[in-house]
Amino acid sequence: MAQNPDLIRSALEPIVLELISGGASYGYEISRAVQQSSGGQLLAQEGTLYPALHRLEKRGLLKAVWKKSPEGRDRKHYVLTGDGRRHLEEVRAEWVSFSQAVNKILGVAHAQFA
Amino acid sequence: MAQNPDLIRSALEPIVLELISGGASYGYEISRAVQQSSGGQLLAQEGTLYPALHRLEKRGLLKAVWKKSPEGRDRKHYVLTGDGRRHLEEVRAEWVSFSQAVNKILGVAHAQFA
DNA sequence: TATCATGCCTTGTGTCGCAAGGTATCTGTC
DNA sequence: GACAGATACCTTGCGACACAAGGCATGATA
Repeated sequence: MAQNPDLIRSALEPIVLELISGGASYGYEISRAVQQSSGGQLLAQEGTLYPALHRLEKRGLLKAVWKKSPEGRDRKHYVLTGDGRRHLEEVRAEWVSFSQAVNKILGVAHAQFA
Repeated sequence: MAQNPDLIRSALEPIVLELISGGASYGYEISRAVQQSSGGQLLAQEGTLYPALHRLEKRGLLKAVWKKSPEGRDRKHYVLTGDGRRHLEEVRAEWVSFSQAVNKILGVAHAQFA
């Protein structure tokens, strides 16, 4: 798990927006989706994830709706707004160019399509 | 330039160690090396870089020596200690695996050697 | 009945990037 | 001689945020 707090910090926003855009919709599910989609390498702590969702909602990038699960539990479902969708593309591009720049300095492989 | 503070935060340590390991040795030079080696994409502000160097020195990963430049100005030259060299390999590996995990989630190209 | 998984949340602490400021020297140029 | 610009180091104050650690409530399972 991403024990170093500085790492997740740089990518949490695009990750969360991407996962919501891809179908994950409520906090608890998103937290597990982060782990699954990263092959168990990334962990979004609850104390990190929930405030992040609230920030994104406050900025108008997410919209939340309360629904009941089939078992009757309350869930807070999130969807991307139009701004959220646009913002996802921005931060994704930002992250890609950033990580390529870092890889260049570190002498790491170039990113290429397989 | 890396206007988003959360980005540089995740990679400053490996970057600085790598540049010093690669020959850059004093603060002012390192700050320019960050820009040059990243093709102008990354910027390490002085208020970011100098405290970072002090932290690394305090942790025993860097050792500093004052020297005079050919023009007579004082420069604080840094070199990696043994611990610093080992730590560089650790954080480099950490960053590579992290960035690959993020790219996986974002559906970005796999990292491959060109 | 108790425990676990689900599902939401908050507060306190510490770290750290950045803006903005400071000091000093050397090399020009006017 | 004066002044600007590059070089070279540094610090303080502010704000943002990850994480640990806690809390609360419900449904399923044993």
